[in-house]
Amino acid sequence: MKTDISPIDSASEDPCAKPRWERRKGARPQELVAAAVCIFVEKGYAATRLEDVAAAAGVSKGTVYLYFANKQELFEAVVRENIVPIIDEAEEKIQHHTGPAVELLQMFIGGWAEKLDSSHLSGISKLMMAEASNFPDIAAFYHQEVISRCRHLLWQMLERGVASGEFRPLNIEKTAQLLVAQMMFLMMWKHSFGVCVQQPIDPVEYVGTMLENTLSGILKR
Amino acid sequence: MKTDISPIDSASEDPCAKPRWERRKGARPQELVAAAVCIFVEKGYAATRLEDVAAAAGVSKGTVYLYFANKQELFEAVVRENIVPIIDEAEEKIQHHTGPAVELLQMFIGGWAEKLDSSHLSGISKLMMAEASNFPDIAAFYHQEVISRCRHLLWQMLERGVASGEFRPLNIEKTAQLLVAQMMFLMMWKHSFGVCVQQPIDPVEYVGTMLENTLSGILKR
Amino acid sequence: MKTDISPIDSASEDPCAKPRWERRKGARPQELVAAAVCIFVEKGYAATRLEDVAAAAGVSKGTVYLYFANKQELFEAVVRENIVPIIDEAEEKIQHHTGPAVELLQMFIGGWAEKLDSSHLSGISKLMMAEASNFPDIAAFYHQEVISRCRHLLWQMLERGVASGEFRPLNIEKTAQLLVAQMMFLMMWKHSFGVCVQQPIDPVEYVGTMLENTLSGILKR
Amino acid sequence: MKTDISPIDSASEDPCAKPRWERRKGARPQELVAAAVCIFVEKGYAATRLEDVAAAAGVSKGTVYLYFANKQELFEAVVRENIVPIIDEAEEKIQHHTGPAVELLQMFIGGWAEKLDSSHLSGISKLMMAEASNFPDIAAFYHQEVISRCRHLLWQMLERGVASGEFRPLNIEKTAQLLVAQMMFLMMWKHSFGVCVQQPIDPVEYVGTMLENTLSGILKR
DNA sequence: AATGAATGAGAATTCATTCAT
DNA sequence: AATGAATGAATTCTCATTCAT
Repeated sequence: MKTDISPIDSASEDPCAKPRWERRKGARPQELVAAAVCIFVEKGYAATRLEDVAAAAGVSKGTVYLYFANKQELFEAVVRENIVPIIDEAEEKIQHHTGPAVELLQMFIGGWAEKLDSSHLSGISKLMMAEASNFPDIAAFYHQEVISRCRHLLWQMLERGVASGEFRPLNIEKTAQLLVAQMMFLMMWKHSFGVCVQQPIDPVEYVGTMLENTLSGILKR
Repeated sequence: MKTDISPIDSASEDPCAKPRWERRKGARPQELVAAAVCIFVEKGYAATRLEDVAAAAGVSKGTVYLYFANKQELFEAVVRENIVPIIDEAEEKIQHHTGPAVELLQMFIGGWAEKLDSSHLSGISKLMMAEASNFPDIAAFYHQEVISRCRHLLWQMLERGVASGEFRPLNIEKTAQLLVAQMMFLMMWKHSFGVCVQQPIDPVEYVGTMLENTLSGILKR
Repeated sequence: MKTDISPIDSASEDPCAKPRWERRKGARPQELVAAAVCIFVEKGYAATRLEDVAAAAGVSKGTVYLYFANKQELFEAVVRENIVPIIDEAEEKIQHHTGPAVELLQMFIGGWAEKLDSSHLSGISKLMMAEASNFPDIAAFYHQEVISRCRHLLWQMLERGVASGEFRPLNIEKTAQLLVAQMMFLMMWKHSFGVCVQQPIDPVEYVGTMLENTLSGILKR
Repeated sequence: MKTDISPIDSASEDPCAKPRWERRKGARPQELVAAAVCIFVEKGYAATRLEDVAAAAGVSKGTVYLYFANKQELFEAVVRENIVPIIDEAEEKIQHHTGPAVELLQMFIGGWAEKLDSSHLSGISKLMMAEASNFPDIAAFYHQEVISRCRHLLWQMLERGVASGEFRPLNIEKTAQLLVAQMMFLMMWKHSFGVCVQQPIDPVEYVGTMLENTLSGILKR
């Protein structure tokens, strides 16, 4: 499922750096998607020029339309190939996890923090929060494919902790919401004022505090 | 928001005799700013067409430029006349408040939640988070006029609580950050997915939980 | 005929300097014309904003239209009140001059050179050469009121010299044309590259050479 | 000047099948520049609308921007491709000329007169004199690429004549200036009042007189 | 499959002119 | 007489999308 050129995988430095990929016949769409991630993250949805995406992928403008009917479909491909697999993987992990829920939560959120540091994928979340209201179709798609599934994941973890007696009885919905709020804020800041003013937030540290606080509130003593 | 006065909309018997517009003089700038708030909040900065602002204010395109040199200045006026005074007022209140810090915090955040419910001003915060990186000049302006002052406000309140012994020793910076994160998320959601999908968050309830959680973490027992 | 505020008269420094005139009831049109000269000379016809003219005259935009139906009429007034009187005066002088034609020519051209130095009126000639083809109505007006009369003047002087035996038999038309060419060039340069690059031409010196050359070619030995 | 090729103008039976445009590839820039010469000469710099240039080249607005970043670059291309080569050629000729300087001067100025008659390129000189002060950047470019080189050319020819003893000792600078003045006037008149009033100057005749006069003043007897 | 030339609707901004006061 | 608020047509430049090659 995961493509071999996707910009998340592994510890390669900057997927937006110039000529990453040689031209390989069948790989075109993936190359385009990879390039699109970079530009979408950098500029946002509306401000992304397909010409820039094409240039970043080393192809011409027209080629984009060979594989994607329009901007929206390109963006949806970006989401499908970059965000959705992460969620798939997480669902998988939760399914097979047998240890304590705390561990799951820590793993889940900790892993997310690290990914935040190393990839710019969080920019897609930011983009969606920023432009959902201007592009309702895309918003609906994203909500269905990403947001509701994430919510479900988080709920599962919390429920499991309550069921196992690790957590005290909780308002699952609200607790999840507060967690999401804090995670979202980090992603948004990174791609908004974080790039303008001189006050980046260290994600690992931020998430540490966040987990600590949250757990101290929900763990049974 | 739309004024009932201009342009005069007809029904006079002689269509040649009716004035094409009415002179609104001193009122215009405010009317324009008021209209601008609506459109900026609805569309965001980049997607706002000054012509729409003009239409919303009941004037023609050119009139906007009579009062504001360009889009950016109009936006800055929006911030100055709508956001800055709220902060001024809050600073004032903090200065004169003598009771416990908890009260202050509750008042501050509670008041903000109510304002969120009743006005669309939170859309400006959302807009800035959404577009700061594409408009660094505006971001710098907003950071200076709003963000850094808000941060200062929050710090003051927390410090005061620690000093008075109400709160246990805190990492002020991180605590403030978590609070801001949760507040920001609410504002962003309201103006992004909140308008698309059927899951608005009730601000008062949300803030209730947030305060409860936070206080339970920082209050001395 | 000559108004007391016209910017040519006398050795006052800069008629474009800010507040030269007090508001005097009847003087409005002249004040406007005087201000207009400055702006027209500085920007040209098309690029002159009536708002700037109004501002330079210390009145509001609407006031201009109280006295002049539109830009064109204002410009025609500028010509009529600033250029035409100079020609009237020159015609007068020629009529009453009884000495040698050389003297007349020297006086005429020498006086013009001095005026060039001290006033910016030459800018009007430049403007007309620059924009005649875009504003044929104005061109026709100017040609009739200024150009043909100037030509006539020059012809008269040359004819008189030939008649008196001072000059050798000449092709009057061509000789006049060459003189005009050289005079025009000086005026044009002053208001085009003369203001951009660092190579102003000294008018008095330039005219000296020009006269010398021309006379050496047309004077009988 | 208008190409007979694109856009293809119809008469095919199926209106949906006809191509909206024809791909002109490498030819476009030249076509655009050629069209631009016409419009710039006709209207001047400021009054030229790029849309008109596009129409004259048989393309749409946007196409112009495919090849030229903006008006100024288009204009610079016009100068570079139309004026500069003429100067290059003249420099070349002067370099290789071995006969008398008078011959050179006659050839140079005579050739220029003929070109004036047959092309409208003189309109560019006129345009620059007309609008230099409003567009200092362009003026600087033109001064560097054209004016200073022309001056140099003229100086060389005159110096050579003095050195060879054909001309009497001259003030090179002033002599050149008077020549330029007369040449410029011809170009300006052609494109200003020349197109409005019924008094075109015959360039060949004009230049004949000019050369005659000038030479009679500078040739040794 | 790929190209990249071409399109054209659209947005910000300017300014001569009009007109309510 | 004077004001200056208001208009709206006009102009530059952009970019998603189409299509000839």
